[in-house]
This record gives sequence, structure tokens and C-alpha cells, in this order.
Amino acid sequence: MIRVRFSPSPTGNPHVGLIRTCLFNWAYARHVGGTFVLRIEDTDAARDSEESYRALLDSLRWLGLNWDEGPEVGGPHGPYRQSERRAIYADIADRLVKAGHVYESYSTPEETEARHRTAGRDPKLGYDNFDRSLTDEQRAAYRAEGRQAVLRVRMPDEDVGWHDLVRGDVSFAAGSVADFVVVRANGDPLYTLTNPVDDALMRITHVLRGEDLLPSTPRQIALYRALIDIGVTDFVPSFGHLPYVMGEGNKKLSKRDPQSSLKLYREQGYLPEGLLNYLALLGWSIAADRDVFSLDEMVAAFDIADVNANPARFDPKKCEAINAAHIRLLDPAEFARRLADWLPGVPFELVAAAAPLVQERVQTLAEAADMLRFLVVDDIVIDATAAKQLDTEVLGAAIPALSALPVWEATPIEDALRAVLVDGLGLKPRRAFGPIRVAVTGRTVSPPLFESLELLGRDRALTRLQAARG
RNA sequence: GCCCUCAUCGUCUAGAGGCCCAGGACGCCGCCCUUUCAAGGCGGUAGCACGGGUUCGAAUCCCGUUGGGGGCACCA
Repeated sequence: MIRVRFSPSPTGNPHVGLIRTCLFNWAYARHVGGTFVLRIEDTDAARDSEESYRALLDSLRWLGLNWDEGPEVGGPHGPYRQSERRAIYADIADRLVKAGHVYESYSTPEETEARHRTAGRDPKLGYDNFDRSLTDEQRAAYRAEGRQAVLRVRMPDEDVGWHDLVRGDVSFAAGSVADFVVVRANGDPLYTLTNPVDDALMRITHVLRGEDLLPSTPRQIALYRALIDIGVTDFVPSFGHLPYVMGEGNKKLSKRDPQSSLKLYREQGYLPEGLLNYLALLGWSIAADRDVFSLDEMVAAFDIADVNANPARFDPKKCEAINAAHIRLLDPAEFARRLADWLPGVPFELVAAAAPLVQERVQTLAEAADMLRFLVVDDIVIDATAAKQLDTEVLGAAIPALSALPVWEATPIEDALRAVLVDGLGLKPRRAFGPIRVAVTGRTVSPPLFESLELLGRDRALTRLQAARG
């Protein structure tokens, strides 16, 4: 049984790179019929927040990335928030010390640096495993000074390698990875401990995570072996390191980049399936000649082995285009239903009638709502540029023609306006309909004019035409 | 500095030795359609980082160079 997990820490707003990692884990689990576990890594009280935690869960639900085990869902390996698992970490740290895999370390960074200097080494080399060989007397002496030890894992004296699911064989030479801290001097367990311990306890078989974690993998494998030795688990999971999602320039997309915020896309009216589709394209492709697909299609096709290793730049333009394609793909009734959320207080019948007018011409739901605004507000504002298109002769001719219409429907409206403006005044369609459009919608860009007039209703249409004529 | 990693159009990618003087998509530029804007159709622009090998044959394999990214925390 394949078990994968997504294990974010709740700091700040979820960003698209994080979501991409979640998506790949989720899609892989669904593809193989495995289990998708959500675990919250909130061991850093200084940076984690309840607000971020809620934003995270809310985002995943909005996207439809459902979890089989995790917060608010439960499961046999809970609790699924690390802040609630402290006793487990304390117990395992203790057993690790007793078995000799983990030792007390008293060196301060300054002392380590000083040792490097006296030995003529680069002082920035990192920890030198000095405390490995401390005697009981030396430890007692440090304690007598009032010093408190951190706990470090003893790295094995051999190369550590693994077959990475996306990169192939990766290996770190013996001695190139220093003994690392797993428990702070104040007793707080660190990510370096909690993450592998929980993966072990939760029986995670495949760890798919960002490439930034790749250098910590030899340490995790070393710890895993120690966990096997003390009987916590009996296997080391497979690892796959997903490429970065890059932002502008050549920088990894950070939480501070405005375009990285998931919230932003939601607020702009992106469809979950549109955004997810785009994110899936960052490092994966469903076929040589295709890039618009549904989540179900992705699940059917997704394999972690097909993910490529090179970093991908997030392209807002393409993201928008993919989203637009999904808007077009929506069943008209479904599109209307989603659009209704963006036009609060507007009768659904009106939304449903207007929706087809914009479904083909917008990239986002916010844009669609914006384009239909003229239908639902009492007063439109005509900006200066648009106002230049106004033409009293056109408006003057249009008003009586429209007033005289027996039925207020798009086709007769068009016929009447053509008769009076194009045939009557001899105007080009562009010159004839432009002024009407501006007068009625306030803009030079709008949904199709005659349908718009029909939906607006005769009274409101005529009122606006009169007002614009001045 | 050390360690790890990546390298096909501007961007995302297809390509797992001959199907590729490299295919698709976004963007951009034309044209068609057209009441605006879109959508749609048609066409165009642009790329295998470099140098060595291996091979009858390399975008594809190997080595090196260069360039990019990441890590070297009592963050995750």
C-alpha cells in the first residue's frame, strides 16, 4: 500500500510552489490508489500561526485536494499536528540516545569555529563532530558550567545514497554531512527529528517534496536507519525531489513574491481546476501535444517518474490562458453558478442569462463579473476616453427607434439599429454601435451589444441613452 | 570556500541513439471572421549552452567547461 504525505508548516499564506508539491503528492496517491496523508509541521511556535493553519486547510479544500488522513479527518496514526505529538518525539529521542545513535553536544558555534581556525581549516565549515567523543566526565563538567546540550545524530561513516524518484541516483560522500541537531537545548524537537519520525510512524512509503530538502535527505536516511535499529519502523521510504517553482528573474518563488500567493489567484477568480492544471504543467506534462486537462485526467496519467528535474518558471500569462481555457470548458450552467458568487445580490436568473455573453471572452471570474457590472448597477460611470465615442446624432436617432420597438429582444433591436444607423445615416457599423455601447455600458469593451441591451431592459437602456445624449 | 543539483524556442514542455535540418502550448507578429473585446481559423517568429569523446549515426550516452539554482542553522 502506497502512502504519501504533504507536510507543510503553517507559516504565512500558502503559495503556489507549496500547492504544486501538494498536487503532485495528491495526484500520485490517487493514481496508484494509495493514501494521501496531511500532516501539519507546527513545531516552530515562533513562526507558526493558527491563522495560517486555517488558511492552509481552507485552500486545500477550495482546490479539492482532499486528504484521507489528517487534521479534521482523523486516521489511525494521529494526531496529525506535530504540536500535539511532543511526547512521541521525547520518547524516541530518549531511545535514540540510549541506543547511541544520538549524543549530547555542548559546543557553541563560536567554539566550533575556533577549533577550525586553530586547525587551519575554513571556519565556515560547519560542525566538526567534536562532542561525539566526549567522556562522561567532560559532559558532567559542561553541565556543571550550566550548559545544556543539544542532541545530535551520529552520521554513519560511509557514503549515503538513494535512488531519487525524479533525479535518479544521488549520493553524498562519507564525511560530507556533519552530525546534525535534532533536539534543541531547551528540549524542543526540530524538524530534523519530527519529520522522519512521523514519516516512519505514519508508514509513509514515498516522500515527494521540494528540491530544497534534497541536501537534508542523507541525514534523514541516517536517522531512518537509526529508527529501524530501535524498532520504530522497518523500512526507509523512497524519496523524490520536485524541482523548484521559480519567480521573476532566477529566484525561487518566495512567499513574498506577490504572484506566489494562492490567495491572490482565488481572489482574482481563477478556477481551482485551472490553477491546478497550470501548476501541474510545471515539471510534468500529460502528452506531447496537450496541456489542458481535468484533474481526473491528471490522476489517470500522473506518475512521479515522469516529473522532470529542472526548475520551472511560473508564467502568469500562461497560467491565465490555461484558466481561460477551463472557463470555456465549463458547462454553461456551471459557469453561471460559479459566476453567481462574484455577483452577490444579483438574481440568479439574470446571472444565468448574462453568463453566456461573457464565458467566451474572459480569463477569470472576476473579469466576467466586472464585464457584467453595467447590468447590475444603477448608475454607470463613463470614463473620459470612452466618452469620446459618444455621438449625439447616433444617440438621437437610436432613441426613437428603440422606443418604438414592439418587442425588446436582441434580434429586433439589432434590426432597428441597423436600419436607422447603418442604412439610415450611412454609418459604418463601428461608428454606429460604438456610441450606443459606451452610452449603455460605460465602456468601449463589453459583451455583445444587442444581447446586452435586451438584458438591460428597455427602460434602463433608454434612460442611459438619454443621459448620454446630454 | 565545500557539498548537492539542473541545462531543448522569451517561458512551460515533447523528445529515453536513427521517426527530429527538433513537435506542442503560452507570449509576440500578421491575416481571416467581426458591432467592441474576446473566442475560433490560418500563417509566422524563435531553441538542443559550449568543447571533447563513444557510435555507421547523438538533443538523446560519457567526460569536461561554462552558466543557473539550492544547501552548509538550536528554520522548515
